[in-house]
Amino acid sequence: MAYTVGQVARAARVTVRTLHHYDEIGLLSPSGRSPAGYRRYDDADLERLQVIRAYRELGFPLEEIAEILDDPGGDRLPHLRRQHELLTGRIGKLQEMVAAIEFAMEARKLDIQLTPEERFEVFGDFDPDEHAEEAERRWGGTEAYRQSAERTARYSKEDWQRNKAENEDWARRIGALFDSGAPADGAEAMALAEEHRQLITRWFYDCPYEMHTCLADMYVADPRFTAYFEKIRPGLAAYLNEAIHANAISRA
Amino acid sequence: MAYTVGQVARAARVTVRTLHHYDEIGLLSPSGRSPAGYRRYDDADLERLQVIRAYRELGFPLEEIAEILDDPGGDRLPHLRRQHELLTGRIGKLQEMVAAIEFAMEARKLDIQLTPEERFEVFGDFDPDEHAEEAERRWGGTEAYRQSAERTARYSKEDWQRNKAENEDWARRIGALFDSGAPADGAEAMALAEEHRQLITRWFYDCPYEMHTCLADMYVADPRFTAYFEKIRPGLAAYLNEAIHANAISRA
DNA sequence: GCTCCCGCCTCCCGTTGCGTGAGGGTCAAG
DNA sequence: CTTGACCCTCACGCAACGGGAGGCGGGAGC
Repeated sequence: MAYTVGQVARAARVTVRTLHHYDEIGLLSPSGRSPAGYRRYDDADLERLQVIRAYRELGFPLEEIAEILDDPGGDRLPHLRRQHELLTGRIGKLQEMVAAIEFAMEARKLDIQLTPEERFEVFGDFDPDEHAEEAERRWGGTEAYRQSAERTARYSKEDWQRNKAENEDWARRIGALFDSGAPADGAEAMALAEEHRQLITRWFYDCPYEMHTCLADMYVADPRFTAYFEKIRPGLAAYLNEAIHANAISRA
Repeated sequence: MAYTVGQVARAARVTVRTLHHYDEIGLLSPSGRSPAGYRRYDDADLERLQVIRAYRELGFPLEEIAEILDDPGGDRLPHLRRQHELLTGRIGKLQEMVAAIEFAMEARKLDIQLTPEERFEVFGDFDPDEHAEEAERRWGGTEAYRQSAERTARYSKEDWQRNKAENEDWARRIGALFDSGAPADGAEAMALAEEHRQLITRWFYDCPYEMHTCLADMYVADPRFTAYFEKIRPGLAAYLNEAIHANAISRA
């Protein structure tokens, strides 16, 4: 089974030039040549190329791939295993970026100003464990997000302004209630919690009670959200959290 | 709020050189300079950089990013939405690669020779819909795989040889049974099906009956696996499939 | 006021992983 | 025996920075 460059290139979905290049740098030299000097690749070459492409796809530099390939005693299994690990790692990272983007959109909803460092924390090297969990907790999926995106896509500038106005009105009223000393698990606070839930449902996505309590916990757990509510009234984040939980329990 | 290159570089986790480069090509020119010629970035610059980095992380060339950024009427939301889409797309693609690698390992287990095109179909542009489903069906998760990987990692060359020998012995016997004309839902065929299941459990991963039937379906649905069994005896793939199902039902 | 060191500036060359010809041989088909 | 699709070897080009040289700026400690 011998193949020409063109055949190999088509099969592996690379250009002929790429194969020439791999030959030049000695990463993948065909096992032989035809009398006329044509490169002839055999099955072993193909297998090697497959591994090379996989590592490349994962972003490895060619030199490093050469080391990996030429170093050990040749079995393919370790490569597959390693690639599997790298891939799942990558997927995890991308999922965190998704979570971060969803967070950014959520923040935009509340009109939070992100600090310079916060803007970029998405793309840095964070503690993987910590963030993996967080991404899970944050939404546990992306259904709500999709709905929100779909709906807000059609919003006009006026819609946004009305939304903001409603939001500010609600903020004013819960601020006043907070000042009045009314208990967080009282009827009035619960009514405002419910109103908050309906605001979200009307403007963004269906927000059942469990999701609402989940959001409430995020408001106290995540300093960025906390700051938003604390700016309205110091202590309001916890107050709202309690009101939302009380409201959710009473409706259950 | 004005920042120096160094501050911006640290926040965005890029090098100063990168910022210089973006300035050179006009992708991100700081909004001003200090009297001494120092670059001064403001918040709007930071925001722009954030979007740039996000697109870069997604593999866009700088020129294209410049077009995207300078083209429309400036809102950030469309970018977030677009990035979200791209990310989920990427994740899907990576998950397919994971599935393909798991397939390759499975194939190795059976000692299947992949054809040249098959080797590379992982990395091409396949029909997304078709494959997304397939990845779902294939394992519906990766738990079994992890177990398998963990176990096989410690196998020696002799282990592999013994495994192969057991497998060939089993293949010989089911081939003989097939020749004898014994029914696929008969006791003997079911016994061999059960033996197959235990072989997998012993060598690779726990294989309960539902998973076994799932594998059986894969053996007839996926031409690559089918070919493996058809090479033992034409018609054996379907025969084994039936035997496995019969065995699973009888044990339920 | 002076010094010291860090951070900033502007060239400018180097690297990776190919893309893209130019100029010319090869091979199977008609 | 020509035509078109493939193949070969140079050889230059390009994106996206990396990294260093050589030289100013600036604030903090003496």
